[in-house]
Amino acid sequence: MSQASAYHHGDLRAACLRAARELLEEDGSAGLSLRAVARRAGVSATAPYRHYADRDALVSAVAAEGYRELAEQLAAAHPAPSTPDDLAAVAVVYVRFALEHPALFRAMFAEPCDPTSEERVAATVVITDYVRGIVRNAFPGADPEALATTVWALVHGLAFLHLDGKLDTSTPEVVARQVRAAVHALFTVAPAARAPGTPPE
Amino acid sequence: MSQASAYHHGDLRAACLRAARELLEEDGSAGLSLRAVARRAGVSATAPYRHYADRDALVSAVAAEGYRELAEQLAAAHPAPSTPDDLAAVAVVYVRFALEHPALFRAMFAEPCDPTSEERVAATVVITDYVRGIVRNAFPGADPEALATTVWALVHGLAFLHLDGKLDTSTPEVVARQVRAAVHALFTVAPAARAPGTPPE
DNA sequence: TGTACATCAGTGAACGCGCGTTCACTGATGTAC
DNA sequence: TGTACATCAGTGAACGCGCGTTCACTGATGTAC
Repeated sequence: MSQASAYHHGDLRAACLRAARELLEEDGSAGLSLRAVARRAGVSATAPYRHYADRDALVSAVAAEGYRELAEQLAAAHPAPSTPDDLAAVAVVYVRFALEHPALFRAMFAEPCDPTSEERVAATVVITDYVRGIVRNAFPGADPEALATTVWALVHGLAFLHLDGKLDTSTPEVVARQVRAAVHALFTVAPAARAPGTPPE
Repeated sequence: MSQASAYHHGDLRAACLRAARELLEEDGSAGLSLRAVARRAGVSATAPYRHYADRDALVSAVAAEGYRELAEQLAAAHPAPSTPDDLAAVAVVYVRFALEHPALFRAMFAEPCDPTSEERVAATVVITDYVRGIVRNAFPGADPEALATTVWALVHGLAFLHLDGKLDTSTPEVVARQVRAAVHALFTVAPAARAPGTPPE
């Protein structure tokens, strides 16, 4: 910020990121345009090109920031969840994040966008590692890889179904209850085809 | 088709739907524009307005068609799945559908679009009923509502994580194996906090 | 069976829009001497 | 400490684009008599 002036912005790179976030928060269905970001940052339409190669680069940067925030919030919810209740609490945070930042969440996941962006990939890894860690901690016996996928998919699916209006989202409490119920159902499944207590094959 | 002529198309409504589907299949990241659909149908840019109120109406019609197709394919995979294997097979079909028709699948779910479209809602209900039916059939004891949500979310999450490149999609076999593993994991969960064989609370 | 006319389903020009990106430019800053 | 100059980070005009939608229109069809 030290070298800020009427002409030179000082830290336009960060300002673009901030502007982009604001736009995403304001218009949940936004398509995030570079020009809109520049406008919001109070700068000419072409200025961002000094800091981002193109539109995709900006979107990827925003998405990466989103991953980092999500990872933080999950970790804050519970450092090392081990019981079904713990896991349900983390799931609630995940889904709440999606509902509170719908456009960001879509940018992070649903955007059909360059998947090779280093920053994006690195940020995704943080999430997967976190989930794997939880699973390893909570289910020492299970195959952590497979179960981590299951858990992530379940929670991710809950997030999207809520986000896309396929499940009731009238209040945060309703959502939380639904998520908790779904996660708990994961632990109380007793299929007709398998007698309770049969050890996993 | 009987009244087809150089001027009158005959069944432009259906032709638009077909054109839209083709465009979605060709460009997985498409944003489905009305003009492109008209172009593809070989008709002026404004002709579709005789059959669809606006762009959203067309997108909703396409999405509804997608729901119907998905429901058909699921039912075809297994009319009344009851074992974990059955359920896994249905899940594989769901995820495969998403990967084979990515743009359509996004239009069906990820499009931040008018959720009040009657056609859309009606088509969604078909899916939820199907899942509920499966669950009721496969797990007579469980709360069908909660467990249906769990199952749908799990499968839906698997679909999106594959679609968005967060899981390995190199071959259909790899995907199928991953999906089967995840579904089976659902049935072999033995949390540290609950001794195996303890009846569900 | 023939004609007048309403209705239906198209056309094509035009509107205003916002977009991503390029280009030559210029004002501000920092550095070497 | 002062000056020349390279470099950096902006500007603003311009490009070509495709979009959704409106409008007045016209060609084809179907119906009433």
